[in-house]
Amino acid sequence: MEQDIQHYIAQLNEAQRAPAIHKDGALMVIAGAGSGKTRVLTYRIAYLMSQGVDSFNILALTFTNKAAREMKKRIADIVGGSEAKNLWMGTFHSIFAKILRFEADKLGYPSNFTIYDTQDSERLIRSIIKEMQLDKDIYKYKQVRSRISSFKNNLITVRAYFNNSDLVEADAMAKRPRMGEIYQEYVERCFKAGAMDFDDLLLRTNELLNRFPDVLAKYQNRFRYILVDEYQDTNHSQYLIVKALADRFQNICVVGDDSQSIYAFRGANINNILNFQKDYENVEMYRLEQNYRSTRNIVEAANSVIEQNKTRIDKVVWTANEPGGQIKVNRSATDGEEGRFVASSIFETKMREQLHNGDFAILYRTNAQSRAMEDALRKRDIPYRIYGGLSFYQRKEIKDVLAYLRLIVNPKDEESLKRVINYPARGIGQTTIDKLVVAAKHYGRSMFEVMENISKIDLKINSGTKNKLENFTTMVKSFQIMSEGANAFELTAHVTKTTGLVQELKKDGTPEGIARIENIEELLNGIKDFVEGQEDVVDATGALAEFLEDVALATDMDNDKGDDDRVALMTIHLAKGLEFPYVYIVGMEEDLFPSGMSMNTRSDLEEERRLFYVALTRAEKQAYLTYTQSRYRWGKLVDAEPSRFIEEIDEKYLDYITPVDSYRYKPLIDNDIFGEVDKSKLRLQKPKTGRPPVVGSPSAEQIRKLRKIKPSSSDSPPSPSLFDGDLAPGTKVEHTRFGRGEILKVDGVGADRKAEIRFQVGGIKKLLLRFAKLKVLE
DNA sequence: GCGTGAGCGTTTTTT
DNA sequence: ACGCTCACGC
Repeated sequence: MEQDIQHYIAQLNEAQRAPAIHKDGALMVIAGAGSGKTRVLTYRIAYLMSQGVDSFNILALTFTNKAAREMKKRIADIVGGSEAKNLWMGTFHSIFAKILRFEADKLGYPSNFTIYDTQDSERLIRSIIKEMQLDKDIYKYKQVRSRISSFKNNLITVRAYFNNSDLVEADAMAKRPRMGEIYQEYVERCFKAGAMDFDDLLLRTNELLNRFPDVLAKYQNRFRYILVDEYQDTNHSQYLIVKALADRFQNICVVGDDSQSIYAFRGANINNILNFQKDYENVEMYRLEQNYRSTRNIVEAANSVIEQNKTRIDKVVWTANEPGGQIKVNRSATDGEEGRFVASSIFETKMREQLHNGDFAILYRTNAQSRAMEDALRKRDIPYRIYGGLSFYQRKEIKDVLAYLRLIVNPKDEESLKRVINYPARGIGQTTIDKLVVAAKHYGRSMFEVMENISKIDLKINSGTKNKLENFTTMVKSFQIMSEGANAFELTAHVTKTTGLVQELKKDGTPEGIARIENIEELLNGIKDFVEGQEDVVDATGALAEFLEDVALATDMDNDKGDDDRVALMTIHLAKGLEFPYVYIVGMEEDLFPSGMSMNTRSDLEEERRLFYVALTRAEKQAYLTYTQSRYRWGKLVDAEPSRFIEEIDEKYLDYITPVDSYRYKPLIDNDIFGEVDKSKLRLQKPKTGRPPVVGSPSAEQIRKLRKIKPSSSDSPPSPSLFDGDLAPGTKVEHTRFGRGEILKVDGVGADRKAEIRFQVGGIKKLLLRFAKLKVLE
């Protein structure tokens, strides 16, 4: 092995080699974009092992599980599979979730605790706000959740919160004097439900290490060598965990790039990397400044951008690569046209250069921007994959199944219980649930425990409902009994059948319903794979618990099999650490990128700039920047201005190209159903008397289809005959679009001239009509 | 007390 | 489009 490792180490350049073979002590590697930091980390771990360090004693914290998996595989190739097996490698969240499960009893948690995702937390907070009878417009649940999250990430416990008059006052000033109470109630409810949210996985680890010196000593001894990737994006809570664990041996290696710190909004503290030298003794600093990834043009353009930030560690990223082409800048009239430009450009480049779809990536600031890109790619028959957005495991039907499984593993899980107690509908309404919640609080027990004893306590629930509750409790208990014998796959299949979940979806019969059934089938396959992949055969509860943990902590990247050839669409945040030959950065507009929310303080803007730096440096060969003159935002067409970031790039690196599609007008409706439509083509139909008005739509066939879905009370079919006058003077036509849908609102003179039509790409999905008939004439 | 349908807000980034 | 809330009818 010694021989082998020397062979690998020889592949590194001098700057990379030094940190890779630095054995003991604290070291920090400031690694510029594309400078090969993953190789350094990989070879460093392999090197440590070759020097006799037991893999059991190495802890490597990565940014995604996928990165951990790939690195582990690479190390296994170098040092041999069995050696690498004991390596602790993964995200902060997944590594410490495992440790917390093992030590849970010390903190009063069950080892099968549930992990609440953001949505679970939001639901719980929403119900707490409701229970406390607070004004939901003042106590916005999303804001409350993010505030609680930031408390936790900064190790501000409930007690610490109440002791900190600055925080209490700040909330009082913001007209939210009861924030502390909400926080307290939230923490208690999570605890009673045997649940941890994402932030708890870090906060409770800190609690564990602080309160139990023996536990701390155990893990300090175990993790003699600690490596942290993407250190610039660690938050205070993570920082303290690392510091505690590394305290004894001080064999800590952090790798990062302050220029790529882009997670301040979730508590990442750039000072962790800026102050590293003060935190440990005799820190050895290494810089990786040679970029192997990108052309000289891209590297230098990116440098010219990042240089405008004041808060940064000085470094000069350079490359020996060829200059390459200039960055192409394209202007489009609308987001629809922007999509078409990108799709054609990808298509042409792919043909001309004989490339694969996987050589291209489209990066954007916000998930909502993916839609226009998708539409254009689909029309060009270019296969693509969207990363992030709503992931598979966040789909409603999947979360419903998972909620049943979570309840089997941990019946105290309140959010799961509330989710499925009446889905599919079984006559247990909100009022009953409220009573159960109150009772649970009163007895200091979980909701499920209250339900188990429903016959013994008087909750003023009528006997019919009591019966329904008992039936539900019995059903869940039968699942639990089954879980002790059966395997997880059989159990899940049984659950989806017995609960009537699948039947419920079959009943509705729409294409969406069928797609949902298919998703559930895919989930079943996933569980089957998981069970078969498990080496030690355990009971279903154990297997399920592990599966649920994987699911809760999986990132969208982790599910990428990477086996098919598709254009990648993702936010810039998700693109961190990735690289593509051709990169399109779309939506380069003021208020979008930089985001309007991030233009208040200089540090906000600097973070946006780092984000742009990350985006640019993803490109190996060619980068494109595109912007529009107007774009649909919040459903409305609004004017847009080019982003300041374009101007910040030295002009010599830019090539302003003519838009492929020149535009002639600003379309009122930028969709593909009717082509261009403008107000003058909209005509009102004369209202008929005595009958509820209906829509005269583009075709009678579509109306018929509609009526099949939802028959109207009138049995005479809608008349397709139309009134031949223009819209009445003063009529307002308002067009909005959301997701894949279109909404056209016509607001005429008086109450009988109002109409709302909803369109969906590919046809009319739903027509809502108030007081008039309306037709769109070709 | 529960189920249903119209009405409303929604979009910054994520483990 | 989607999910949540409120009002109404059984």
